[in-house]
Amino acid sequence: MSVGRKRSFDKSEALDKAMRLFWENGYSGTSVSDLTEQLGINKPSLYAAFGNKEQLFQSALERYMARYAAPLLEQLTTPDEKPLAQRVRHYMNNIIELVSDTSSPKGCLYVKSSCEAGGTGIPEEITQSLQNMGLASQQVLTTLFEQEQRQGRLSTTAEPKVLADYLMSVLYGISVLARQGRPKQELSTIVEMTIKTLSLQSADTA
Amino acid sequence: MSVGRKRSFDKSEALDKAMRLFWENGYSGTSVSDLTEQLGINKPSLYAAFGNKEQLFQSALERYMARYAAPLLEQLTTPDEKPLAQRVRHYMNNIIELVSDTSSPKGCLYVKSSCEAGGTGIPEEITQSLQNMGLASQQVLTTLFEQEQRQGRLSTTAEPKVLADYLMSVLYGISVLARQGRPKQELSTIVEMTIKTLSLQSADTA
DNA sequence: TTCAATATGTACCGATCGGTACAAAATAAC
DNA sequence: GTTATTTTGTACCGATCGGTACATATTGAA
Repeated sequence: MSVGRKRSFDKSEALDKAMRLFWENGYSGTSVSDLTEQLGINKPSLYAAFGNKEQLFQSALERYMARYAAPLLEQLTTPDEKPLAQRVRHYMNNIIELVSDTSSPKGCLYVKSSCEAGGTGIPEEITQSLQNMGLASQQVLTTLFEQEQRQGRLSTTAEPKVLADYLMSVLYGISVLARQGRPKQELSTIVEMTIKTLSLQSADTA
Repeated sequence: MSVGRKRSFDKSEALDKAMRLFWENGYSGTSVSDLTEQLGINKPSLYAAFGNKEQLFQSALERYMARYAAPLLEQLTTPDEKPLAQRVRHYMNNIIELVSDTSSPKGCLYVKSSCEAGGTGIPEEITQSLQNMGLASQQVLTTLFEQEQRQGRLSTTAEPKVLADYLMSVLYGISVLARQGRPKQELSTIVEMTIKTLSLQSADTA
């Protein structure tokens, strides 16, 4: 099949390292030289494998979402007999583990990139991707709350979209706090406060 | 008093413009050329007036906090007969106005900078300043809730520091959402959800 | 009016930016 | 083994980065 010299590095591992660099230093804060140095490859290899800096960032961002964000969302939305509040609590604590994991950069690459986006620092196309990712997450959460509501596990007066926005807001805030170095334990207390709000909306306590 | 040629530009106005540039494009995303161009001055004038890029950012950040963040916090902590929940609602809506004001960049410069900080993109000294600002705000909010608790306006079982962290988390999240372009109206619904949580902790509803 | 002090404009510094030309090295098909 | 194809390493591109030297212009004080 493939003709020509074989690639001397693992493309997947290289993408992981690139993701971590962007995660740590941001798009503007990460230079192509930083990338080639950390990835252990030279520029032509990087450009041949990943296009250019912008496309590499896109790939890294997509990998981040697919590897970290998506599985947690999927677990949350998988049908489960446990009470909604308990499942949301578990979801939020999973995110806390993610954003304060000591073996990866603090915070959330998506939140960090969203804050960096909007100006001239980040290409327009990346900003669009970030926007779409946010809308997709919001949609998934909204649908989840709608389903719970149909199943009578959530007060009919609750507004699923509002609940979704509220949950995302708290989670975004938590990732900012994690980036600032707040310990997991402190972030967990925020989750408990949030769950209290959610319980207010549950059918069995109404 | 002052000897020598007079400065041909308004230093305060120039600092405002610099603040807006950093607010829009971040520290790494804003070049000295961007600054001199937008401020309408040349490099030697900028360096003479503000030191260097890092010091200019520090000044811009301090101005931002003094002009926008501090007055809102001060209003919140000023003794008031109104219920705590109502005052916090007002505070949060003020912040929503700030982060989604159409005449200034979307979001919060402090949150944006906090996310950008931590890696090599932002100088260590700035990261330290951001850390201190966050701790100061947390302290002010914690003290507020402690006082309200002493005055019997907040349940004795509430933990002021947790409430402060929770409030900051929601506000940080709101500023991220605002940066993403969410309209004010959607952000306001998040405030109402938050106020519900807070009411749970109030003495008069317990 | 002279003079010290400060600000301005131009022109430049070495370093780094993102990106590429090009030749040598390695591979699979023939 | 030849050849077409792909990757690698080096060396380089013009542009921009943050920052400054230096001469000129402007000011208040003497």
